[in-house]
Amino acid sequence: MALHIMGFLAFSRGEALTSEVLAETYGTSPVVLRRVLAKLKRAGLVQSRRGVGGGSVLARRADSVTLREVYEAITEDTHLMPPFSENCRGPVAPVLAGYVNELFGEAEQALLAKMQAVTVAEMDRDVSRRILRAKDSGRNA
Amino acid sequence: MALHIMGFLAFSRGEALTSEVLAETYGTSPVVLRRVLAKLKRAGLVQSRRGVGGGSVLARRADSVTLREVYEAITEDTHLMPPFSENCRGPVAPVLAGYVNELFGEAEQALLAKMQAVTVAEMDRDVSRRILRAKDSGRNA
DNA sequence: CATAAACGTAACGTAAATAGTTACGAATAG
DNA sequence: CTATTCGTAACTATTTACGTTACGTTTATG
Repeated sequence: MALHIMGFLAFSRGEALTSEVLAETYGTSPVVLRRVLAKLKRAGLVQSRRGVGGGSVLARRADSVTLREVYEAITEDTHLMPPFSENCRGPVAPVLAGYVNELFGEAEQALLAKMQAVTVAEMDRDVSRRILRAKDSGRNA
Repeated sequence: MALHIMGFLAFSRGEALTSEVLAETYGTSPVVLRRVLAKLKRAGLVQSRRGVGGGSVLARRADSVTLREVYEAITEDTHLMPPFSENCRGPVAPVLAGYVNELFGEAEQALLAKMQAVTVAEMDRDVSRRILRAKDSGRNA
C-alpha cells in the first residue's frame, strides 16, 4: 500500500491528496491510509497538512526516493519469510535452520536490490506510459 | 518447515523418522508435522508407513528433488506478497497495482529460480559440511 | 471568531491465518 | 492381540490486519 500511495502522490505532481480521496480510490477507510501515511511521514517521505485544503504530498523529490526506502519505511523488522525459530534441538536441525534462513535472507536481499534500483519517479514514468498506451489503444480500437 | 523436513529426511539416509521425533526436534506437536508431511506426500516427495517402526522417508532420490518443488508443494496458491486487490478506482490506481504486482511477481520468480537451482541433496551436503566444520573447530578449541 | 475540513490517534470489534491440543479410527509389526 | 504410528477432524488460543467509531487538534475561510 505504501508503494501505491507514493506512486499516487508522485503522479499528482505536488497537489495534496486527502486520505479521504485515497480511501475511496482503494476502497478502504481513511484511517487505514493515515496509518500507512504516518509511517511514511516518520521516515520523512511524505508531509501532511491539516485543515481545509490539507492532505499529503511527497516530502522529497520523487527521483531521490527509491522503492527500497519506501519498503523499509513500512517493514520495520518484518521479513518476507519470518526467520525460522531457533529453538530446535539436535545436531542437525539448528544448522539446517541456519541454511534455510540464509536462503530466504538472500532472496530478500535480492528484492531489496531490485527495489533500490528503481526510484519513485521512474515508477511514475512507467505507470504514466502505461496509462497513455492504454488510452491510445482504446482510441484506435 | 517443509524444507527442514526434507533436509532432515535426506540427512537420515532412508531411515524412517516418526512425526514424534521430528516434533521433539522442532519443539512442536506431531500433528503439526503430519499436516506438513501430508502436503509433501500429496506432491509425491515423501512416503509414510503406519504402525510399529513406521515413519516417513523420501519418496524420490534427494538429488532429483529441487527446493522449488518442495516450496511449491506447500504454497498452493500462496505468494510472498499477496497480489494487491484489484478493486481500486480511477485511471491511475489499477495501473499502479499492475506495476507493483509485477514487481513482487518478479521477486517471487527470482526466489523460485534460486530454489530450482538447488537440490535437496545439495542442501544436505552443505549442511553436513557445516556440521563437520563445527565439530572440527570445536575439537580444536 | 466561528465553522467546516482534514489530520492524528486511540479504542474496540471482526475476520483470517497459524499453531497447538485432543481425540479417534486405521494400519502394521511383533 | 497389543503397542505403535499415521491420518484427520474438531476445537481452541494467538496473532495480525483491517474496519469503524470517536474525539482532539490544526487550519483556511467567511
